[in-house]
Amino acid sequence: MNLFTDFGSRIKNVLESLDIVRENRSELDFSRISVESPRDASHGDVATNAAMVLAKPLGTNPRALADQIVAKLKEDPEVAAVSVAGPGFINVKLSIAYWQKLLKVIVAEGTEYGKSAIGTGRKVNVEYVSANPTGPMHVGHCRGAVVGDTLANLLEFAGYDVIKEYYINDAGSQIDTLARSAFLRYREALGEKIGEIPAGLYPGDYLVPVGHSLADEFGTSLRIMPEDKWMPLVKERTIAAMMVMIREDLAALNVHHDVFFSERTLHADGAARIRNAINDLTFKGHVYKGALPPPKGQLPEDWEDREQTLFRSTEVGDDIDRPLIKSDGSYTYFAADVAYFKDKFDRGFNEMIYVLGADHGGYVKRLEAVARAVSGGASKLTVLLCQLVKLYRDGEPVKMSKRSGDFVTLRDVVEEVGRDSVRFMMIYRKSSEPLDFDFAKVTEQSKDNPVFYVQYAHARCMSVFRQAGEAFPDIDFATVDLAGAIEGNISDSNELQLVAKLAEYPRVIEAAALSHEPHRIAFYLYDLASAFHAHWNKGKDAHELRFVNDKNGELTIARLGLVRAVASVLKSGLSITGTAAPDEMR
RNA sequence: GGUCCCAUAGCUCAGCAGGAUAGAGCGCAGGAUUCCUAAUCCUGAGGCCGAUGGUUCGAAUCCAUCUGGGAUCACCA
Repeated sequence: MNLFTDFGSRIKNVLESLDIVRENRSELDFSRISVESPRDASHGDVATNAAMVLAKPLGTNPRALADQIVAKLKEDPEVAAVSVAGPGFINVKLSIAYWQKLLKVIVAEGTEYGKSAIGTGRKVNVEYVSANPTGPMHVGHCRGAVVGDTLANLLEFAGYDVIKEYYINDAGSQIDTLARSAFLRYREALGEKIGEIPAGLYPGDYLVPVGHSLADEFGTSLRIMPEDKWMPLVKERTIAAMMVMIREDLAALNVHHDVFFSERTLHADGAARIRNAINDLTFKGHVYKGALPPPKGQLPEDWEDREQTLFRSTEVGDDIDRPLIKSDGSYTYFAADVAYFKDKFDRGFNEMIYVLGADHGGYVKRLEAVARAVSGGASKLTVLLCQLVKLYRDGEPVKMSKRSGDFVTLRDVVEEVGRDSVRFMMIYRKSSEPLDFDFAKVTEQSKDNPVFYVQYAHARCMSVFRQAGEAFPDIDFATVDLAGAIEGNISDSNELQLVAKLAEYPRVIEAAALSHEPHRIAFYLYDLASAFHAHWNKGKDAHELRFVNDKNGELTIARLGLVRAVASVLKSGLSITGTAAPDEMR
């Protein structure tokens, strides 16, 4: 049940019943009508701009039209009061009975409350993380992983059919480098002294166990093979080992993908699928042979004019045409991307979302160009760029260098800070905004740490249930009909304010899903937690507002219905963010 | 030089498909616990929403230009 869509349709019904609207119905655009909660609660519970939006096309003035709408709205038994304010806002005050009905629904729906149907029938592919399988995940991957995972959860909650996907970049030259690095560790495992790892190879210790398992499997046989013989064998094992490690890293963050898509499968059988994709583009007239103009501004030292096979992406919105086949005849990374997109398109997704780091900003236009050319506009591609995360320790920036192997791994961060804190902090900011992540602040279990604030609110809800159980040993609050007691008992304005906050949840879900902004969930949860803590504290002064009233079991049951509603929305939202809703925090 | 992101309180940031008197946390000043967990709450001070134009009943929000900060540019993956 969604308060705003409910009243949206009531208001539309009222409009349709007005003569002036019926006579001009075809010229009116109802989509610009908004139904929302007024910024200032004293204005009422629901406000609409309908009169202002429609007055002009109807050739009347907003106040006059508003008066007509108000007269009709007053007939609604669930409307307590209606007024016109300012330039023509219509403010509606809901009856207490309406709030009680809404609260009953929320209690009954539990963690199902807030689910939406806006995504019904839409298949969405969310691709995120997609780190190269050349080592453990480092902290830089964190944000994209959490944002992507949360967005996918959110879309699923909003009714979309969602696939979480990971694109394994296991085909490029960095994989050859990885295999050579592993081969060195293999020789080391056989007892050879390898000394310092040569520049250009991956120095990390995480390849040591791979060397050992290669030695266990192959003995000394690889050592006497030429590189082109051992390379595929070593590559295969090493990638597999890296992916095991990466999956463990992701699991530590509570991130789980449905599909791991290997780039190598595109290159298999003489790159059949890449050729197929290029043929498809060629057939549609997007491919030609030619040379690119040199880049504007500073000319690279080694610039050479070469003929390549190019994608005419400028015709579909890109700034420059993009190479598909290099001058030596091999395929570019981008060519594989085209084939990968085509694969997704053929799998029937209506929308593909790519969650990428800000350093891929330059890649966005060409991906969009691919989507237009391959799908002919039938499929939507959205790129969500996450700005960089700056790490701090006690206010000092943490320096990292991937080359020297001196970087903070994702696992380190999760172990030091905790999964929930990492996840929540990573979305507690718009993703288009850079993010400062300070270990000291995030570890602190109090101020500056919104996740504890929200989780504490949930734990406090559970605590109220425990307290109520002690006050009323005869009542089983886990099974009693909480919703049934609400009517007639929940009517205090402080309580109704809390219900109003709960009423926003479905709207927040829809807005966040449509705009691909998972951070809104985190901010909403913080707000809700704040409203709950505030109400809880009022019980200190005003004992009659306490949830547990040991002289009135029925009232207590009703108020526990409110607490249950708050708890289940908190739990629902926290589960979208992938964090726990603890029953107690001691 | 091109492209993308950003600019809101002293600091870090929200601002809900353009709406009414622009919000929160931190910090600062004060206060609340015999009482459901003080990991909490309440009160106060603090603003030319980077600048200039435009769109309209109405702009922090949309468009253009400018200024300032960040990212990126290549047959690399």
